[in-house]
Amino acid sequence: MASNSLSFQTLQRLPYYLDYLREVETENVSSTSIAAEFRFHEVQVRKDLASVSRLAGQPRKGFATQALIEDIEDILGYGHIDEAVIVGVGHLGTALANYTGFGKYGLKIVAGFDIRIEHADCLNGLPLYPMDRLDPVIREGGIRLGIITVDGAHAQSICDQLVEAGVEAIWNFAPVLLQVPEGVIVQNENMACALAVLSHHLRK
Amino acid sequence: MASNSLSFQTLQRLPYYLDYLREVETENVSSTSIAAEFRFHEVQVRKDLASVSRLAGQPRKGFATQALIEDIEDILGYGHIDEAVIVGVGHLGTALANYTGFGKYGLKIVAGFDIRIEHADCLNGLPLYPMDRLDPVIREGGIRLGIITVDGAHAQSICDQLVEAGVEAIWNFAPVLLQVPEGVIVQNENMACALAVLSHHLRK
DNA sequence: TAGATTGTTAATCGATTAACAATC
DNA sequence: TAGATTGTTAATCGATTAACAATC
Repeated sequence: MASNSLSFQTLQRLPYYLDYLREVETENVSSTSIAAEFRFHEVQVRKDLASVSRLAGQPRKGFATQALIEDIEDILGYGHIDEAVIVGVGHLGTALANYTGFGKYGLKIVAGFDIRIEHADCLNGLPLYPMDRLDPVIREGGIRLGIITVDGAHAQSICDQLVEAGVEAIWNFAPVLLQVPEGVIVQNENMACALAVLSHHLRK
Repeated sequence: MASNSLSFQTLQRLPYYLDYLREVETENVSSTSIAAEFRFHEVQVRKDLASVSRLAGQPRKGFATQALIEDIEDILGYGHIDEAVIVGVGHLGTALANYTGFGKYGLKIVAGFDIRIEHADCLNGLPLYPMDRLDPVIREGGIRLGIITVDGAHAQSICDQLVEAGVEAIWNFAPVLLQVPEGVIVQNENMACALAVLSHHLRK
């Protein structure tokens, strides 16, 4: 019934549901079967689906698979391309820039920046620019998503420049917590945080 | 006062606290100042510190900086090296294997595996092996942490092999939810989940 | 002493789970 | 009809925040 606000948690489960729905060959699919697949609680799945599906589920039948796929794709913005810039073209930045799989998530990296770049260049088809081109490239392209793969010491300054140029969402791989103004969202991908959980488990 | 069970959330904030504490030059540090630095709620910081610090904080002074650093390093297992293997040496796997920064988190990647490797080889000092060496290398080395960077279709099977060989913690970069037995922990690093949150924000 | 800071107990909040009625 | 499945309302749970007493 497609409410207008989705919980953070629900959003992160949607890509898993989508993968499963695409594999399923049947016309309908039940929340029960999805829950069984992922070992989720079936009410949790039902609530998730209720909040994204435009069509209500039908007793005894479940949800129309194809309609559900389209509803989730819509919410996740697949099919509609979001253009992004990446700042910091070291090991990780290069790996991300070279990764060809983002297309299916509706993400296209259109430019890379790095303090070590002095003249416009190209890396496997990705245009690379020196830092002073950051603002005009973002403004002129109407880019709304920035990926930060510089080291921690420079991340906040890069973040400020991205926001100043008009970026509204930041995917941050630097190990710092960025301060951003209201309306800008940051998704942190901090290896140290992930490792904290794993290491602590091993230490017990 | 160092309780024995830390919340998942608290654990993930510890690396940030640690960075800040290492920068601070004063003998003592207050939860108030840490909260201000990260714009956290000060009671949250105080509770986090209470659950990791062996020494109680002192009114008007705060916590002993050095003691707190050591307590957090202990809990995160820095200083004690965890050896890990990485399975899947494509773009991402190579980037992780080449990343030199894990040492400071107490992580050392000691071997790489890939179905495309037919004979023992070496990549920037990292020994690479064919898949049939996975079990003996893990068993003989007593390796407890496995990193999965293969594609989604193979991840569960690799996961099963890692667990069978004795791995107790898995860092999963494949876009699937792995099923593991009790006692084994999985930390998911799913690009699609992260992007779900960012894309949805842009779509509003 | 006054005031900064700690630690604790209770209230709030968001997400998950339980219980159950509605429907095809 | 019986039973699988949906959707909703209430209870639980974990984490955060508020309120406040204790201490140097």
